[in-house]
Amino acid sequence: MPVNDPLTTDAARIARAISHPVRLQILNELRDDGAYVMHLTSALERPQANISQHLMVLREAGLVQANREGMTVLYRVSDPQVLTVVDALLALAEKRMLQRERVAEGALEPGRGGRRRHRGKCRCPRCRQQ
Amino acid sequence: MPVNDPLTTDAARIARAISHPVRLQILNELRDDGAYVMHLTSALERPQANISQHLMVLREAGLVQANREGMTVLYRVSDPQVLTVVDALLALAEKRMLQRERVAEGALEPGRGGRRRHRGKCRCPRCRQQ
DNA sequence: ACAATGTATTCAACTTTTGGAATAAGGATG
DNA sequence: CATCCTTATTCCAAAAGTTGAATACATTGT
Repeated sequence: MPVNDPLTTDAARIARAISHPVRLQILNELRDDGAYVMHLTSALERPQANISQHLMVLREAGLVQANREGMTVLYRVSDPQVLTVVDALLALAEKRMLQRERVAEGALEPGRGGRRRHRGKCRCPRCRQQ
Repeated sequence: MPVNDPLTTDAARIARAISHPVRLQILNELRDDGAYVMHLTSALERPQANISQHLMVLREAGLVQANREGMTVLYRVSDPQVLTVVDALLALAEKRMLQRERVAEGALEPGRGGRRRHRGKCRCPRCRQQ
């Protein structure tokens, strides 16, 4: 398996695309049914241009897929297995965090998981209809 | 879940550390029993300094752990769950590759997996003893 | 102590990524 | 079509990542 093995190269490309907090959050918000750009900007509280830039990175890596619906655009994860990667990452991060906490103090409140999604007021087609 | 959620931030940090072909290969070589630096340089066919640099990145991200054994150093993955992430990435990459191949031509030889390790001649303590 | 071997670090040049600002583009509505 | 709303793109400067070369450091053997 040479260093420039296409499989490894692509796997690294995928990891690179995921390797930013905003993009990780985006993928997390997309689970189940996808989300509208508008929703992402309000959920992650980032300027729209920035969200769009990150979406472009995810698109170019083939991790998400855009679907125009009139004026808005619905983004979905292109393959559920992408979320498997995300979950593996979050699980490892959570484990590490608990380990670090155990060192710093004694027993903590059990992990409240890091996989939940934003549910706030937002004017996207979904949140809008109450 | 704010964008600077510590969990997400760490998960992104992990992904970033993994997101380079050489580092992905290194982690893959480390599975099961770890590997000596020397072995990695010969398995990946990269200059020693470069391997060492990548190992530093992995170390700083807490993904691997170094153990000096006399003159040589044995690196191990710090947590088996790291390999879960690697495997999820390779699995997704393999799936994507097959999909692309199916589009380009018709049915191909079934995937010969991308998870095997290098077993060549190398003067590291392990390979040395035949 | 010196040489040899294996690993780590530093440095400098180069490429890539990131994010704000401004603006373009696509589509709905009056 | 003028305008609004939503999303995409471009430009650019700052920051981060990558690599070879040279060098330092650690350990073993003579």
